[in-house]
Amino acid sequence: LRGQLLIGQQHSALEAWVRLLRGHASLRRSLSAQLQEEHGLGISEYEALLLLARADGGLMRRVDLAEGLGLSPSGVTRLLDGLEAGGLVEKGTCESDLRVTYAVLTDTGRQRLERSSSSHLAAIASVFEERYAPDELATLAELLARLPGAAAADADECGVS
Amino acid sequence: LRGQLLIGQQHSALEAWVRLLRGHASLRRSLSAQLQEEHGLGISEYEALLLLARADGGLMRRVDLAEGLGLSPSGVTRLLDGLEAGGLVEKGTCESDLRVTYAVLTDTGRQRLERSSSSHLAAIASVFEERYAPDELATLAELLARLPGAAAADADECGVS
DNA sequence: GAAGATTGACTTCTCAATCTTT
DNA sequence: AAAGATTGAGAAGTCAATCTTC
Repeated sequence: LRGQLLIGQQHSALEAWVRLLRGHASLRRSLSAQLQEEHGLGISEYEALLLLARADGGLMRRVDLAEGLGLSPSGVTRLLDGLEAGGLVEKGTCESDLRVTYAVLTDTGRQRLERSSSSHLAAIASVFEERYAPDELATLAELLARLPGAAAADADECGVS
Repeated sequence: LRGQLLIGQQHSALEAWVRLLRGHASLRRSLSAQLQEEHGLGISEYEALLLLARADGGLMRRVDLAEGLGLSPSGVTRLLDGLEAGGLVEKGTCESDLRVTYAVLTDTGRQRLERSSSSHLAAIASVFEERYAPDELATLAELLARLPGAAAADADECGVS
């Protein structure tokens, strides 16, 4: 069976995929535990605060946040439920289109992001810099950017409209 | 804030991490949907069947399966609950150590794996070969192997004991 | 006591369906 | 009808606690 399953080109694609799966799970678990313990935030919560802080005016439409985070619309609703309960994000309405609800970063949310960032970014940097030389890290980042969905986070040209 | 958060080395590590997160989520969603629709299996179910098929005698201790899959012990129990209910895996006991329960691949399970493999592996190969030249794919696989937990899946030297 | 396995309670997400507004 | 947002139901996994066997 081993011979049947691992043939030619499919082998390295499967290998890459399995390693992506395992690496993601392992990294997410440890980074999540640390972020949760030290700052009471989940990975997606941190990423959401980060996107909002980078966004013009500290606010985004929920649908754009979903795209940026790689979550479904309902996933964003539930994520923001928690952040709103914690006072880190508020709802905002759009005057020109009543269907739209904005997620607005509060001052508390911005402070929480800033307080969390140094240790969280250090943890991320530590994991990667322990394992990769600077040029290897750049190569990895470039290769990962070609995966579906991976480039969306960089698309800063998406305005608030 | 943008300037404060994206400085120096932390930038590329964060970039790689976010792309890993998004790429994983996107890939997992699409591959999972296809595998589920065509063969009624989840990603982890497929991986478990694959590990069992590769293992000597088609059986593994649950704790080794957890290690190989990158899941917690309870995650493996719940995963195998489903596979046992479907008749793809059976429980086996270890005579020399009654604490141990084996997961044993059934004939049905092996057939299901073989039937699923061609289309699933083709889907994986398609995703990666669309985006990477062969040498790039090899580079990506090598780099991903350095992530924590990512190399465990290759450790075939872990015997059944 | 430690190792292997399981269970209960929970988190985080998804999909399908729904509601409102355009 | 399509877009944005939300809700109910459920999938998949975690951790902490427990049970049995070593």
